[in-house]
Amino acid sequence: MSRKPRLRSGTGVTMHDVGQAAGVSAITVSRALHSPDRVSPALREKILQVVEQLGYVPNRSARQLASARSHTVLVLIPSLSNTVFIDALAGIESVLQPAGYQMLIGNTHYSDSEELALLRAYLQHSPDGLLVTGLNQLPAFRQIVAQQALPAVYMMDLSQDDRPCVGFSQEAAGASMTGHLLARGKRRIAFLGAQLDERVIKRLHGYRSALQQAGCHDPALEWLNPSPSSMQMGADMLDALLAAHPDCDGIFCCNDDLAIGAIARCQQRGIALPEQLAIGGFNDLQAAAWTTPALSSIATPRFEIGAAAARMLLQQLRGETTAVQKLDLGFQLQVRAST
Amino acid sequence: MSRKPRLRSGTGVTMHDVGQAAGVSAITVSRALHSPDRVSPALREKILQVVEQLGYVPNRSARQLASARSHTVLVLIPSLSNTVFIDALAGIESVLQPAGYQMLIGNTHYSDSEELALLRAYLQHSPDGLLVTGLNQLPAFRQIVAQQALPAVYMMDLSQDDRPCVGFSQEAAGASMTGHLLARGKRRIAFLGAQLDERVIKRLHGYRSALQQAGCHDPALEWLNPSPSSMQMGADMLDALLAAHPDCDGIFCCNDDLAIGAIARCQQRGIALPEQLAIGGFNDLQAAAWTTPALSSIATPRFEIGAAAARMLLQQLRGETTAVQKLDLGFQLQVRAST
DNA sequence: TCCCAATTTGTTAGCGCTAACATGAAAAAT
DNA sequence: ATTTTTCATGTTAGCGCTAACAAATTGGGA
Repeated sequence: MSRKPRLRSGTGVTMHDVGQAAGVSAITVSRALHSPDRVSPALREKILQVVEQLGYVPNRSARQLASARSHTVLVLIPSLSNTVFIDALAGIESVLQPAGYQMLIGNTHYSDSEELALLRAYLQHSPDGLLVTGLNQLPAFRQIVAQQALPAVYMMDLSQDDRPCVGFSQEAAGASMTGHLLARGKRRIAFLGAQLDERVIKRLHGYRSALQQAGCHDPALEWLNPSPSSMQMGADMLDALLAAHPDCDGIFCCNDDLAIGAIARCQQRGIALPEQLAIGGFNDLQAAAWTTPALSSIATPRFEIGAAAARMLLQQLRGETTAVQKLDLGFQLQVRAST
Repeated sequence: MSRKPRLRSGTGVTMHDVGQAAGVSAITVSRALHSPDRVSPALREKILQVVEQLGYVPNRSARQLASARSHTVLVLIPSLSNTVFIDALAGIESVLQPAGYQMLIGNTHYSDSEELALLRAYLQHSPDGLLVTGLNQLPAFRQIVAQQALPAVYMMDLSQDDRPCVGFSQEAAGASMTGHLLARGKRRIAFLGAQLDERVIKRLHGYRSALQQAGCHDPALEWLNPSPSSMQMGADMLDALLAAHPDCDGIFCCNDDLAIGAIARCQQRGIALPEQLAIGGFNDLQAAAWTTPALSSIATPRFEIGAAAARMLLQQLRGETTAVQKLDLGFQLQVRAST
């Protein structure tokens, strides 16, 4: 039988080789590496030495195939270009990496159907768990998650049903900024929204209820644009808004990008902030503190949301918890010169 | 032998099951999915139908284990919070995803040793290729790459040696912005640098050589801080610089974050831009166009660098190319009101 | 007509690892 | 001293897939 040798990736050193060199069987090497307390200390020491010496690199595919556990978590976020999700990603990484889990990142581009397609595609990696942004997945998505009994944690918002989640109330946050503008004596407060994902819509609802409660809600002041947000769009929307409603005295921008563009345009147009017009943003990006005047915003615990969601998922994976967990990490109103 | 059934991930449908249902062997299913032209059209059609019907999901681990190809690329970037690398990542994704490759993202936190550790750790996934930021890896890193014959493409800069790369000359870009400030009549031009990674140092070199050529280089105007850059740092460094050198009439900030902070502080202090002080940034982030005054910067093709590097790597993987390739995608000076 | 090549499908074995069961040795309990 | 329990290690088989080889089928061309 003179078969051609197969291609080998990595160093080509296998667990069996390590075992032979250490005078034990492969399974003992496996145990020394992954469940150290099931091997005597002396032997473990020796095995680790041989591992080092031979430059052994475990083969994750083989491990995964044999154990039916991938030590992999699928993370679905709507965008890579939005700092908000990158911050959450960093939080997730800070928890999963030390725990020996690999994260697979799927960029849904804010699309339900792409989200579903990504889930399907990444199922090939048989992820042990799932971290998703938002709660509004397609029915087919939910069905797959349920059918495969895939442990999942939902990020950035709070669920009304039995899904575990980590986030804060987008509506309450929207109401909070609106309430702040009201407290500053503003009464003709507009809402500038872009992208119109579920979070923006919820902030809009918070804005609405706060204004309705104060008796000064005017639907004509809600300006919504489904395109991705940008500073340019903020500037453009400001111009359009003021052209239609010169009496507008306050603006709640659904995110800081819009707000920064709007502030810059006010600066160019010589509009006095906050006297003539107060502007509030959302997310409290780094740049919010460095506009002229500095931008009031809602600070959101993105990193911590990611980290907490990852921790919650790991608990589920380890079977440490039975109860469905929901974690409200809140938000904070950052008042600066723009209001 | 009544063994307990093993845990199964995924749907539990295997290639064998699909084969049975379609009346063929497993290998034919494999071929129908991965090398369609080796199966007759009619049969392929039937197999794909059964795949759909049974909800078959291929098991990537098994594929990888059997074929010694992982269809996975390791991407190492210094930071997740810097838009520059996220943009490159998006470019990489846009190429790898359609090609059926999975990207594993490693965040080196700007650390050589972490970079090495990540490479070692991710070797467990036996990646088919490697995309790395910069050229200054540790010797041990290079040794592993060489020893494993791991195809690699280096991003963001141009190599002097035989390593394939996609980027632009950081030095030339640094010289370009400095030359622009000189052309504006500035002579006391400072350099504000943070993080001090290899790219910042090269921009500094470009700055130096441009000033030396013009005969107005003053080492006392080079302000370097190894901490991560931020807008706050830009503001602080501006204050310190002007306190020490009130005659300074131009500043080249190694990135836009510093520049935005510096501009905001000038605004606060009533310093006239660009007459009294001209400020230039680097990378041309979105926010650069929206400061007051708008920030001049060096626009860099980050997305395209990532995409081109990924394409180059795929060529290597397919063995389509023998020659080492180097791709200079250049940069562009964006002149705005701040200079 | 037969033969050879090209094409299509199947058989066998094994990738590297770990679950489950088995065994042997040491420690604890009787 | 004997039995029971615990602990440490080994044996066997198989996870799901694909490389290599083998066989069967088809289509020309001499």
